[in-house]
Amino acid sequence: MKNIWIDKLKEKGMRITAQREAIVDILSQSDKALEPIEVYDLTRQNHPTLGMVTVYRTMECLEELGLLQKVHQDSGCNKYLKVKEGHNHLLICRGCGKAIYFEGLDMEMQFEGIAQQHNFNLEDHWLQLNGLCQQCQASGR
Amino acid sequence: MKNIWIDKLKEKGMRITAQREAIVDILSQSDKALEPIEVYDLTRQNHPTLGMVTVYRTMECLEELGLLQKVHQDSGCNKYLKVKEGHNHLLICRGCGKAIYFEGLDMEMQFEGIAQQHNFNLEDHWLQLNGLCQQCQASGR
DNA sequence: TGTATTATTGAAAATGACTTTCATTATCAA
DNA sequence: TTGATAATGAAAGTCATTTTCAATAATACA
Ligand SMILES: [Mn+2]
Ligand SMILES: [Mn+2]
Ligand SMILES: [Zn+2]
Ligand SMILES: [Zn+2]
Repeated sequence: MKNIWIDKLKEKGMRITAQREAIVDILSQSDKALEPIEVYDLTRQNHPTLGMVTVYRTMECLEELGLLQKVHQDSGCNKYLKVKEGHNHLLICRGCGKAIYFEGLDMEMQFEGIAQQHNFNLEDHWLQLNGLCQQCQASGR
Repeated sequence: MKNIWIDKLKEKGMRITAQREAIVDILSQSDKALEPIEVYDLTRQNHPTLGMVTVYRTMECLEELGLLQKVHQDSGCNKYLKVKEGHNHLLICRGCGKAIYFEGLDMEMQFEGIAQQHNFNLEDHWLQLNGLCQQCQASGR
């Protein structure tokens, strides 16, 4: 996973720095949606001199490369999660941000019908299930 | 519509001021998701002395009263739309923010199944169709 | 109706997330 | 190894939103 990300950065002509590697380590392995400040804190455990600016810049790059996507929750809209191949929908924990992609619901045709009824040109859709994961239930939120 | 909102404010013991009435006028009549600055500009056409702070405070109240809800889009997550009675899903224009609530898709059971597979306690879900309304298509975005 | 109480208002200052600037440093192709 | 230049991070800047606070206005009630 990490190597794929690093390769994509190289393909785009970007240099591989220790900072970028450390940030990629965190984000490519996390199954939780993370805010920049969380990435900063986690990365600094192994790389204490890292600057917040570099986190912002690197995450922006990763999003542009299609490796990260923004995730919206009531608790905030500045969380980022690794992208999964193909079209997927999201099940996400409001407690800890743990995210699970799922597929298999076949509603795309119905969505198109609704859009047409209202003369909309449908571009995409967003389906997200919000709840509490097992651990967060156990820890009583 | 406006009167219902005003009554709800009164019920909560809030005073009815000219500013609040003007803001309620705009928001209760709009079928577009609006940002605070847009509400400010629209309201100031009839109430030029209004302050931005009052817009923020009033919109926060209206959200807490369940009259307004936040709408998330790529273009920003600070837009607010009047709530529609019952459970609804949203079709929204990325150009102008025009929003249409729809219902009739019956997927709640499937959602519950997916959550259970992953030991999640499902709390709610967001389904939003994103596209361009007829006018925005015509004006070529 | 007048008056007291107190919620509301808006200017101004504060906050905080994010961006920009820029001198220094590190990567990597040659 | 070296030179071109991309990347870094401290510091300053932006901008949306929040907080503070003195003045004002809405409501309850005498
Ligand atoms: Mn889908
Ligand atoms: Mn639903
Ligand atoms: Zn959780
Ligand atoms: Zn539109």
